[in-house]
Amino acid sequence: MTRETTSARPPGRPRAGIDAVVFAATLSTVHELGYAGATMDRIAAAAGVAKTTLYRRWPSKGALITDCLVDRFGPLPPVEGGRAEYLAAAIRLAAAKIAEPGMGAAFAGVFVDAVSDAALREILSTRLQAPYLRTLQEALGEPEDRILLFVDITIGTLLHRMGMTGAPMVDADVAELTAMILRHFT
Amino acid sequence: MTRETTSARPPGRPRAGIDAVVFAATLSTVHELGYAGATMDRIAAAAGVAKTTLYRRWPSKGALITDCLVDRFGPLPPVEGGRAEYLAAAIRLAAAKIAEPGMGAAFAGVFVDAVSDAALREILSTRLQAPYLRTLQEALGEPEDRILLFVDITIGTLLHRMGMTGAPMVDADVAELTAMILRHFT
DNA sequence: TTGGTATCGATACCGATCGTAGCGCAACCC
DNA sequence: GGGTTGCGCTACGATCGGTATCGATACCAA
Repeated sequence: MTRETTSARPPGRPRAGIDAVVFAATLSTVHELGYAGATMDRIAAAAGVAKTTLYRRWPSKGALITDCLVDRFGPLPPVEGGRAEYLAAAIRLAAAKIAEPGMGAAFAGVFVDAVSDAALREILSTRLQAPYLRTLQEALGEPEDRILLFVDITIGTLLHRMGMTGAPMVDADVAELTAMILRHFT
Repeated sequence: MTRETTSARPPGRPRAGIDAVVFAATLSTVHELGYAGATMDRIAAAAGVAKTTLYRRWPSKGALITDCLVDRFGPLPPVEGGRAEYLAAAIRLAAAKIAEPGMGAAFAGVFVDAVSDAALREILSTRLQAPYLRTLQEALGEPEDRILLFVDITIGTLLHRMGMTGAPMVDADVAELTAMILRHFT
């Protein structure tokens, strides 16, 4: 992430490797002040970076948050065991990531902004949703609409709990949610 | 709604009965321009009302949207048949209401605003969530945490679909969601 | 009719926020 | 050194939520 590829280095001053510190500052700011309270000025200050630098790399606040989510979610782990184990692992991973400080609020916020912002919806779709949908579809071998329903139920439930209570879902409820989904999708 | 109670009318010029037209203007504006695009100025213009009149009646944009949702959702229908029928009816009602123009975007928007706004969270909780939770708990006779999980799954899934695709969930998927929930909660 | 009260519409305004423009400087390559 | 590009900084435009103010209006009571 912080190193350029092996191809010829482009001319001019190279970009500083600030992605990691910016992502960390973004999540901690969202965690402390909520999605709306995490302004670009505050995120820049927390990262020790000029606001113009942020806008030089990300076209909008939503795009920054989305990249932050992509970086933090990381790739889905490889398939191990059967379909049931894979589904359970995916739900557990989603619950754990959304429970991390700032992740739930950031996810929900960018998600709602996308409802009324076509450009952001495009970014969110191509950078976050599409890769996971493709991976899930290949791993499970199910038609796309079934995968979409699975994602709606899993992510939707976890985010709704996060928004309602302000706290992530407890393990017992995650287990119950997992049991219900497994019984339906296997 | 437009008539005062039988008690003595308070002094001064009586309020005009504008709730219905304001609610309709709010939903149609949200439907056309999204939650963020539905500014108070535009809502007021669409309703043919001054912006100051809106703020004289609702303390904030979130409060207006919340009252709009409460008005549109209406009360849960009375219990008929067994628990399974009641659950299915509740899911069907939620899906139908969220599918109405502007309702999904309005719901999701106020929901996320509430995450970082304690005053709005209080309004949302007392005016929208609490009444439905109480009704469901009385009708189903289940502990509160189980009701909360049911609401998370139902509303969360429906809103997530709305946010992802911009369109409400199709009937086939609502039926599948209902089947899954019924198998787990009965 | 007169006075009191509260609402309405209109306008202007404040503060916060997203996002942009321009500038001087720094870092890299040739 | 020259060329190119990123960085920090300041300032700015535009928009929006929310407030203040003012004259006009609708109702009640005396």
